[in-house]
Amino acid sequence: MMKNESRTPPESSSQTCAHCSDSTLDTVRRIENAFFDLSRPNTAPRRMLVEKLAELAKTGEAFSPDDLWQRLRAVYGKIGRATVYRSIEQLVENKVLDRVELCDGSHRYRVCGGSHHHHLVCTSCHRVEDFQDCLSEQKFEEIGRRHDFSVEDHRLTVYGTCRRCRRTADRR
Amino acid sequence: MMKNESRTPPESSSQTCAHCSDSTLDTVRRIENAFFDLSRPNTAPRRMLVEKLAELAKTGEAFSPDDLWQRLRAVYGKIGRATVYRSIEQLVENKVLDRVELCDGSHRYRVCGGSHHHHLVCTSCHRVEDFQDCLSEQKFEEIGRRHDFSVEDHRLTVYGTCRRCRRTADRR
DNA sequence: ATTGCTGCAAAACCTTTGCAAATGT
DNA sequence: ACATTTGCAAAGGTTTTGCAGCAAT
Repeated sequence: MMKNESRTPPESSSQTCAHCSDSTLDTVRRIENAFFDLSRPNTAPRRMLVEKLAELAKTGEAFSPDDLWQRLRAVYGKIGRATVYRSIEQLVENKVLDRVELCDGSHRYRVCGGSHHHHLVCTSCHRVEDFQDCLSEQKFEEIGRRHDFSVEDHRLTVYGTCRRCRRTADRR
Repeated sequence: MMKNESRTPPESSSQTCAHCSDSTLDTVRRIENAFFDLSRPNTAPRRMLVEKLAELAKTGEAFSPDDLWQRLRAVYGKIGRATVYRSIEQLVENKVLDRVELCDGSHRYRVCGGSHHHHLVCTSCHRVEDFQDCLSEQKFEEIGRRHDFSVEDHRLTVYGTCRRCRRTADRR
């Protein structure tokens, strides 16, 4: 796939808007940039995706590819499932989306902020929250040195039950 | 599925053997116990699985369900794919196997030692090694408290390139 | 005009399930 | 005899792919 070499910052299609927080505008911007970095065309499906993902970013919801496809077609009508899969893949590569592993091994996706973070996942409702805690950079280097690996990345996921699900469970 | 209530330690089918290390015998024992805990029958497929998994444990190799199926049928002939899937599932539940997530989101399985550990995964050849480092128990509790989650489990995976793959890459 | 995204449908993939037969206790 | 596992084949669900047509630049 050809990368976009002669890049110009894309115009955000979103107007500055009293109803949108700055962080939503940032998210919109980040997604648009990610698409633009891949290639220029600002197509209808991409606009739908930007809008819907900005919404999902606001609530922090995690979704499956099919979830996203269903939501998009419910609101905007015709869009191919393959387009959704292809876009998700691209956005994961461009670090706009995180792939989150549930404890049963299945995956959800989630719009992520830019900074280093990990996931706290509810084993019951699959709610996902971010946290920052982690081992130190030096610790990872030490682990790599010990095993003669050059460390590139790491993932830390904590599984538990969120407050709401605990309450639901107690009620029984 | 009915658990085995009136349990008697199963007889290990392995003789004490000059060629097998104690740790291999332990592994055999652990797998046999896991199967026995599920139900009594000591069937041919289970024996094949015990033997092959003990072998895989020795080399620390990670495998997909299909890998394991192919290896088993190559050596022992007829065995159903479904049996392999069902056994893997049971052994994961009984903590004899770990499910390891590769960086592309696919999974491999691996015979694991009993104690707390995490995985270092080579992004190129998918070799998996164990390490012990982790955040403290208190840290996890603190994360839970902060988000009002009751923490049940966690997974830490480090991705990198192993020595052999680095050398292969350098040679080009 | 060119590039490359999109939608569709088919294919590929992986995993689970139902059931009759085989097996272990 | 009984309970359980097994193998097979079919079904199920998800993801990928090929390609003609279309949209954006």
